Amino acid sequence: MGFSVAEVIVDVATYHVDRPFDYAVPQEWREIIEAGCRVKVPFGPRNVLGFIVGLKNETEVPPNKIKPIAQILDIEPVLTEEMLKMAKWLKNETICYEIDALQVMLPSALRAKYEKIAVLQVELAKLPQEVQTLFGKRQKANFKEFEKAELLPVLKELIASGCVTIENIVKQQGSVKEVRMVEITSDMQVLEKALESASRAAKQRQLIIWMQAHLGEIIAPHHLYEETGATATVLQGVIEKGAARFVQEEVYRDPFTKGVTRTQSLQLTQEQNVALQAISKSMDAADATTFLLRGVTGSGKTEVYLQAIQKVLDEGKEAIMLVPEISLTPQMTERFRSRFGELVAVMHSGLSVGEKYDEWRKIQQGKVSVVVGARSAIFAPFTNIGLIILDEEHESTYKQEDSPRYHARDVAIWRSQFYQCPVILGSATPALESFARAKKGVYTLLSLKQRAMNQAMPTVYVADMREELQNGNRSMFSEQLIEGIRLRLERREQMVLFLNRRGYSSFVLCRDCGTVVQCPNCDISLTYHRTQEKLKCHYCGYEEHVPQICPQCQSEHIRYFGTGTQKVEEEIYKLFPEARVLRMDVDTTKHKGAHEEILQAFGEGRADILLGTQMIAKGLDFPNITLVGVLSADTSLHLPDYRAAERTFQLLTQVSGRAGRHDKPGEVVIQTYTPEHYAIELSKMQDYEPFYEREMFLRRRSGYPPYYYVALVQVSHEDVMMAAEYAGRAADWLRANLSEKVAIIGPTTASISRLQNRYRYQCLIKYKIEPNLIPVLQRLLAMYRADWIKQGILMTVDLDPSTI
DNA sequence: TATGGTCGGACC
DNA sequence: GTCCGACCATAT
Repeated sequence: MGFSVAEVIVDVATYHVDRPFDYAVPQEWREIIEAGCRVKVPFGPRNVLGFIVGLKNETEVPPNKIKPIAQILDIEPVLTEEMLKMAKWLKNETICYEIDALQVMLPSALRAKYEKIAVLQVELAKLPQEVQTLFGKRQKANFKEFEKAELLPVLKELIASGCVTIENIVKQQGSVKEVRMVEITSDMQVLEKALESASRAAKQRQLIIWMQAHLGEIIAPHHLYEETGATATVLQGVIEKGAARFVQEEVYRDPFTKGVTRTQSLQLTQEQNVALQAISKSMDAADATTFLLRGVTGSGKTEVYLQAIQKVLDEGKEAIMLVPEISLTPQMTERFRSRFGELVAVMHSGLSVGEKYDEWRKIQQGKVSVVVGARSAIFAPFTNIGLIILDEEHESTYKQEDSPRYHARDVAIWRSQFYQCPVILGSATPALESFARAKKGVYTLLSLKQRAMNQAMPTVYVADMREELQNGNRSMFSEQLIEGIRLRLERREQMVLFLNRRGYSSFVLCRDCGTVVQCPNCDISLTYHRTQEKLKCHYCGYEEHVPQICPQCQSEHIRYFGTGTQKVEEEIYKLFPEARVLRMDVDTTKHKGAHEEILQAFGEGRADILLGTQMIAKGLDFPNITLVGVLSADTSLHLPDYRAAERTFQLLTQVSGRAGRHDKPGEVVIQTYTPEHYAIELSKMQDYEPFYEREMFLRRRSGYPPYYYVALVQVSHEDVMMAAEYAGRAADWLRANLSEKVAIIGPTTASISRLQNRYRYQCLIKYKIEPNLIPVLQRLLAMYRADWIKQGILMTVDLDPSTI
């Protein structure tokens, strides 16, 4: 039996090749090849990576056109049948190429890497001197070396004259880490013989005698030396006598730096128990229910997750636990590791390519049953999933911002239907869409209204910064916050100061003419980085030195402004020289493990104040925090996005929840210039539902989700007129091709109107039921690819965008 | 008529 | 994405 033809999706992300291509399976592979294996195939003039998505024995392709697979890269498939199905669904759901959908499910180590190699065809001596030096004694040299040495024109000539050819190599990045181990023979007779022949070698005899007590064991060499006092030479001698041999053993790189102490399940509260029972029941009935677990901060959602997962494990199934960005919450992983020990794999952006690959293999090989990870962990290669959890389900990090533009929540629900298992969406402040679905009965609502230890919710004060200014307080701290800090320092309690970074990082401003130094490529002011005395663009990476005089009016009165975390830190030290501050932002968390270090230091009480940006809003749980300060609640409120109020409310509630989680009561100070805004007023009450009602009313009135769905079409071009022109064409075309019930807003300039030297326009599509939407958008994209792209237009379509 | 540059389609 | 070959323009 076996199959003679394979359907392969090739690693070329283009519209024209976004379909399977048929390849002949070489005779010797017909029995072993499977769908989901990676292969190397000739495609046009070169080799590319591909994925087998189907196998068959017949093909429409004429025999003279069909080519054989060049190499099979996996004996065992890396993609399951489920994943192949899921890729097709993703392709349609998010309008992406199938190859992108397939690749996103794999760790980057298994994606292809290509290398261009220049191969020498003639005698080296005939070539120019600089090329001779470059090749040295080798026959091959990397294309990049020529690039570096600025020899590309020379290389081109050499290729033309046939002196050098170019080869494209498909490289596999995935490397299994192996160590050399010593395997002791399990044959006693061999050892006896070795002992005899080593009659004159005392050290060897000693080692062999030890080995007789350890038949068949595999041991690390260094371990063996320690144990027996033998040296490498002695071991070598023994190995030559056949008593042992070296073997290569696969090891996993261990991303965990330290061990953990195991913990037991905690006693559940009445509410937690009700929630757990509902989830258990759904698991037993094998129905794919989506639960929305709404629990106030500190209500013990995590314990419900842990016990639900325990049940999954007891039944021999697997669980996926998603968190917004796990490297930011080492406390969360600790908790999972201490409950489930070695059964947990961790997946997040802080791991190296190799570490991610190892964690992935642990999952694939069934070595673990739980994965805790960020967005992409939703594709964990389990095959018997019993439960999927999204913690803080409202977080926008669950939506991928580039192709495939998927939302982890949607993938979770798709997989839950595949495995007939429940999904838990957990949050103190659910996304409006989720809560609305729960109210409609699409999701099942579970509520935790009490904090687990029965602590009171923190008291929230709103400080009106306009008033502060009128009263002559020109600092960035309100009287109330200063007083709060003073009190905590006195009592030796800890606090968290939260700075909403967006649009609030330092910039350089000329005090004479008001010029703010901007990025030459983007419509964004440059951010001041003190440590390097540089100005940087956070969007395109451009950087320059801080100017001494204003580029506009040559004035010398140019200085940095705004409230970066560094600035806040300085101010704190001015007011409280004795305070110990830990700063947590992009600058201080660059190196690996920095988050953990900072949080550990804070947890051990080595600082009074933890000062940081968004990243400290989540998951932080220390008993001694009794004050949380939000330095400016306004920044996220005034973004041009229909979710601005929702985001602000969620953020404020989330941050407030960090205070008083244990026996000491907590206090929160929110500083704002618009205290009357409903998102701020209602976050003071710490109650989700009034906010929900208010926001829903507004969404309904303005026709936004959850009442309408939205899709976003973005058009960009180097020339502002071209961008506007084609955005207009797109809008007109959509109006002509979509039904009249669909509202098309725009084109308008995008919120960042210029990025990386391209002007950006966008159209927003608002619709309720529009069965033709995807085909119409696909036709628009086809039109763009056929024609507009040549004009230098770039266009993207995002269904259900997370920001607009 | 030779050479160079751009454009569109095929790639199994 | 990359390459090849068709096509047209320009130099010789």
